Amino acid sequence: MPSRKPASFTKPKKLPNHKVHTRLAQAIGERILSGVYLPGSLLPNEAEWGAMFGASRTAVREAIKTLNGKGLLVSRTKVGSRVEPRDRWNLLDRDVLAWHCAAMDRRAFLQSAQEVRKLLEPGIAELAATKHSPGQLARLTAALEGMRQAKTAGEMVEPDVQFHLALLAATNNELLAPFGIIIEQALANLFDYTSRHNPKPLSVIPLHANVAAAVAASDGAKARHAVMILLEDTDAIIAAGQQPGRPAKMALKPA
Amino acid sequence: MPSRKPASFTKPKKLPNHKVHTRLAQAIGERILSGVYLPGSLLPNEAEWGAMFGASRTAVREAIKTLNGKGLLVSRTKVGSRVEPRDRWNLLDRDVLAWHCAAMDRRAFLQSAQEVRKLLEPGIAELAATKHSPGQLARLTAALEGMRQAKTAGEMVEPDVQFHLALLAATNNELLAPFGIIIEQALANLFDYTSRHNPKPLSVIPLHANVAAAVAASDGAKARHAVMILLEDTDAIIAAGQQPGRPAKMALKPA
DNA sequence: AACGATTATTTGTATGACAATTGATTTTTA
DNA sequence: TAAAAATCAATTGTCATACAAATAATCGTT
Repeated sequence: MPSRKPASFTKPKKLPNHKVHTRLAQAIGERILSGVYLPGSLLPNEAEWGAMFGASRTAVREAIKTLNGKGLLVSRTKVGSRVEPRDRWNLLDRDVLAWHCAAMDRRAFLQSAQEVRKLLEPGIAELAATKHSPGQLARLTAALEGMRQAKTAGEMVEPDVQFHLALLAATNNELLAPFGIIIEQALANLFDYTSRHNPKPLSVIPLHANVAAAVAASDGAKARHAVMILLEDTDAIIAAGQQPGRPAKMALKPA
Repeated sequence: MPSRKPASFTKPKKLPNHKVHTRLAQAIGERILSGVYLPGSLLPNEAEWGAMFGASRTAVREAIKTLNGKGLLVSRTKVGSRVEPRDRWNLLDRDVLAWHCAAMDRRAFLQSAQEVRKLLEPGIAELAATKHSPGQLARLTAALEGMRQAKTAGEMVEPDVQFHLALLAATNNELLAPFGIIIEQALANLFDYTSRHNPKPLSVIPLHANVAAAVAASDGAKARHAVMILLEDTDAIIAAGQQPGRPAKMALKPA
């Protein structure tokens, strides 16, 4: 019997993901997203993963089933587990997107994400303005209030995310919900980006307030426009981070 | 030996429903999507599922890990597996969306899907027009040719889907890729809808051709406009199906 | 009533055995 | 020789069992 040695991969003792199969799924998923195993290639077989990480085949199989569920892999008898083509990956899965962010350039991600946001969010705001139910305004205004009370830029991220998710929910179109995590990741990454230079961007609060007001007034066109301004502001923040020489003090144009 | 068919033909490639854990995942997933187990509620424990389906606990666990990966469930020791809130479900996962479609009214799905398409596709067409690489036009024109050569409405679905996926790919923004399955499902359902009344809608071919031409010419505004017309046409088809009294012969406006 | 120890229940992990599938190889046969 | 059939081998798929770990529920003591 081969002496089992302790797992050599990162053990996040803090995070509650102490379960072996979860750590395995994470480790394998990161390898796939970072390109260690390219689409179309075969992964090591279950026994090999087990030996690599000092885990039983049972745990390995459960990890693989998880990744299976995320569209990263397909397993076939006798042949093994093969990495699926990228367009079958569930990129909008929380874990997959997180692994993806970790493996790709942050700026590139932010730019892709902004591109998607600019496609979607103006239309979302318009839908929200015309289709929201009365109760859904509360969440919007609560988020806005949360942003106002934030004392640091870090504290503002959470209510900011909530604001945009509330907008999404107010469309009453559940097919839109999956795009929420792009917003979450984009804002979280954006905070990482800006917080080094820009302690607390007060300018975004009135911009959000404009959106909320337009939605509350059920004015679709105005809501769309207000969101577009908001996104342009975000673009400016990203662009400012682009040149590290500059102090990144752009876009202080309170409404 | 019982008479075995030679089967020298292309064998019908039966897909995985013979694996126990896959069937289990499907069965449980359908129950969740159809509301048998509501978000927040507890599922039967692993032993009970096993008894219900005559499967081992191992297989049940693998099925649950699959659903876990799709965001439908979280499992905790001693408490069991709990259904996640809907906004954490990976609705853009192929399986989840399929289960969802099966459990919801088709018209409602089509309308939600069209709403999303109208948000995204005009912008996608514009991006495709401005950002495509030369090689990506080939896929677009190939799909268009496939539509032309289709002899029935059924044969047209596949190239139609390919056309829109090619557009998506031409944006060179991988965060948009997950959206593709909404197109797939929407067009497949739409075909089911229209094929009963409308044998072959020739009208859509020139509309698609307009889009392809605008993209090839790198004319973003024109591409956006052409797609909007295409989507309005689709809307009309759906609306026509809405009144079963009418013969559904709308929208025959060849360009 | 508060609090700590105990218990019971459920998921998590490990192990070993065997079945099923199928790519690769070898043998048979036309 | 070439095609078809039989065989082999590697890998995932399934099962049964045992035990570990976590924790909700219970009980007992103060």
